[in-house]
Amino acid sequence: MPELPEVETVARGLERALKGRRILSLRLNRADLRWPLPAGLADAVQAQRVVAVGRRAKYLLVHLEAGSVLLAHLGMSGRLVIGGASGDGRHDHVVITLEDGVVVRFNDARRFGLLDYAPTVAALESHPRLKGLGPEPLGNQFNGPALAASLAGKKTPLKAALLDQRVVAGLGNIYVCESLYYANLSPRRLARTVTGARAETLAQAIRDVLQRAIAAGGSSLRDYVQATGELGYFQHHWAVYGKEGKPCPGCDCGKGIRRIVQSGRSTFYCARRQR
DNA sequence: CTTTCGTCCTGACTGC
DNA sequence: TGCAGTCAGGACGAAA
Repeated sequence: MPELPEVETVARGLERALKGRRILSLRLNRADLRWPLPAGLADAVQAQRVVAVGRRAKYLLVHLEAGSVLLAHLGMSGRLVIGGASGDGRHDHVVITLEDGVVVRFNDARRFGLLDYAPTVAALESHPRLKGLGPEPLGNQFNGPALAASLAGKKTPLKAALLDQRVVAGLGNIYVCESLYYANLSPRRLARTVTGARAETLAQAIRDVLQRAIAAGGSSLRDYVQATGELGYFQHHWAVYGKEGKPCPGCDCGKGIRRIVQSGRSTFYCARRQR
C-alpha cells in the first residue's frame, strides 16, 4: 500500500534509473484500465528525455525535457518495475522503453493505479488530480497552526480528516494510524478539537513518522531496482498498524492494541494512551 | 456547502 | 485438497 514514504522511495529509485535517458516508446497493453490513459500520451512522451523524477502527495512526477510531466499513482498494488518482466507479466499494463535498454513496467494487479499527463509544469499546479491537494507534510507550509486551521470546524473523526488529501497530502491508512499513536490522540476524537499544542504535536508526529519511514525505505533502494520490483517496505515495523491484540509498545495497559472500523477502514490504536 | 457511502479489483488469506 | 467467502485500500462521484 504505497503511501507518501513509499512513493518517495520509488521516486528516488526511478530518478536514478531514468534521469538523462530518452523515452523510446510507451506501450499500452490493455484498454480497460480504470482511468484510461490520456489521448496521445504515447506520442507526447515519445523521444522525450527524463530530466527528473519527483513526487506530490502520492503521485510520482516524471519530468520530461519539454517541460511536460508524466504522472503516476500506484493505487494499492501498483508498481513501477525496472528491468525484467514482473512475474508472468499478466499485470504489466504499460511498458515504457528507454535508451540503454532500460524498461519500466507499470504493473498493477488491482488496477487502482493510474497514469496521467500534464503538458507543462505550469499546468501541473492546476492539474485536476493535483489541484485541491493539501500541503506536503514534509514541506514548509505544514505545521501546527496550518493543520489546526484545516481541521477547524470539521465534525468528522480525526482519523477520517487526516485521510482527506485536502487536509494534508500523502497520508494513507497506515501512516494516519501511526501518527495518531505517536501524537497520543484518539482516532475517534472530533477533528475540530485538535488545536494549539495538540495540533503542533500531531504535525510533528506526522513529520517524524514519515521521515523515519523514508529513511527505512531508502535503505532498501538497492532492492527496489532489482527485476523483482520488490520494495521491501512491507518489512516496516509498525507500532499499531496491523497489531490488533498485541501489547502497546508505549504503555503497560495490558489491553493491547484495539482495532475498530471507521469509514469502512480499519483503525488500530491504544485506547489508554490515545485520547 | 459538508459528510458519508458505494464502487471498482484481485491476490492473499481464513475456515469448513 | 478444494472451494467459497472475506478482507485490504485510494480516488472519485453520487447521495444524504
